Amino acid sequence: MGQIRWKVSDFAVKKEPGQARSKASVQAMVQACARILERRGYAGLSTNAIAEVAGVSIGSVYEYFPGKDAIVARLVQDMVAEVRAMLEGRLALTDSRNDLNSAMRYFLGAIYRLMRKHRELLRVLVFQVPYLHQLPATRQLEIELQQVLMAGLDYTREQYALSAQPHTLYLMTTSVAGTLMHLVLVAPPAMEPEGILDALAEKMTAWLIEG
Amino acid sequence: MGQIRWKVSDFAVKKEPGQARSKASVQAMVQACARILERRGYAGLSTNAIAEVAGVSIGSVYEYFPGKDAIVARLVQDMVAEVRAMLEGRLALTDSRNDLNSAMRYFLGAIYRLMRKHRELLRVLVFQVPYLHQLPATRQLEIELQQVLMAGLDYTREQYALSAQPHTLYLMTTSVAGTLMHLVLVAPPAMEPEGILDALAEKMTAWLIEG
DNA sequence: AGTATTTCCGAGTATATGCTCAGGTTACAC
DNA sequence: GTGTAACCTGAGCATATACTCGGAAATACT
Repeated sequence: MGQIRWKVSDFAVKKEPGQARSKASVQAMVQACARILERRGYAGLSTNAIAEVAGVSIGSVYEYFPGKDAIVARLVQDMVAEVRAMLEGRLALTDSRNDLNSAMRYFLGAIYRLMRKHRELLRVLVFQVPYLHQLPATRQLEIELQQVLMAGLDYTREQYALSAQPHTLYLMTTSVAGTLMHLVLVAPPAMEPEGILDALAEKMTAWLIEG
Repeated sequence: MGQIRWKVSDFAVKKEPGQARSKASVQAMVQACARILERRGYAGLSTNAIAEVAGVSIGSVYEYFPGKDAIVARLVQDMVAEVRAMLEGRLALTDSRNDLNSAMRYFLGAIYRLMRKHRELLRVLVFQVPYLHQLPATRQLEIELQQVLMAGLDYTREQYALSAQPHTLYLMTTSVAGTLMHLVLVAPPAMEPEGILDALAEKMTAWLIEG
């Protein structure tokens, strides 16, 4: 019988590394985890494989993690941190007061490129990792993305007569997420993504302004 | 090492049942597969578990399927058939010439209710089964949904001055899929789906008519 | 009824993966 | 240098799952 539900302790770290070499070991394990997920999928991920790819012994793996799921959780945490850093960097040098549509297109492009960069890893995480939605890092990311969008709205509300209906914000996030997911993970490469992103930004902007 | 890629033969049937009792056995296995996926997830699915829940012996399982993935493939095939049947039934008694928005809302509601009915099973299939997108039944469903939408458009094109941009059809399918997926599989139960579906239908109709 | 065919059974084997533990190695403080 | 703590090692045991195979039981055919 396989596992049914997951406890918080499954995703915790066993011991925090102190010395430099042990930090390197932990980092190597996380990177090995990412490589294995990309190349062999979640079914191909095992603690033994992680140890082998990371170049450490199996004993060291269990020194710092209670199991493979904790390593995956750590990997997701690092990826979320990358997204957060990118988002904050972009926010700093964007003035959406000038042109709402351009700002929207700008962020769609940035998120799209980041997703493309981790294409295969993202595919495995989304479509194969059973507990992805229950990971603290994942839930935190969703909250922060909403906050960024809300903040952007408040920022521009002075300039535009924003009259979005109550459900518009929800429709926007799910539509954008659904389109980006399909574009990055499902759609054939034949389709030209830039044009689609143009059209998406345009329609989202229209929803905001016209309600 | 886990499995990396899947061959077509992994999803094929080994032997077609002839007698009535063997048909019942195969059916029991597929239903057992669905129940285990709902209750224990993909990680909890094993051939031994399927045999036990179905009330047949492990030998019988391998008499008709090369492995558990073939049973999952068969299950997906049956579910796609259910969607197809529902869709055709609705299409027969809908006259979208009268009111495009009502027709849109009608179909959104129908698809939403069908997804809700198989909520947990759908969640496991989408977020845990690694090869779902490569299943013939899945690919076929995507094609047919596009065809239904296109047919509906042709049907109503005479009445309305449809001027959808080239990318609108793509944005529509991904937006609708993304919103329904989130609504059914992720959104908290507190959320009122009917109002969201109203808003979604309205916006999709507007995209069609106004481009 | 007798025979052939289909269907079913389940103990048993092979293999993969999780995880431990006793002991070796490296880094650091004094 | 010496002692202590941190870090690392990997053979090996426990467990779970995939899958086989010889034969029994049910069904169909004539």
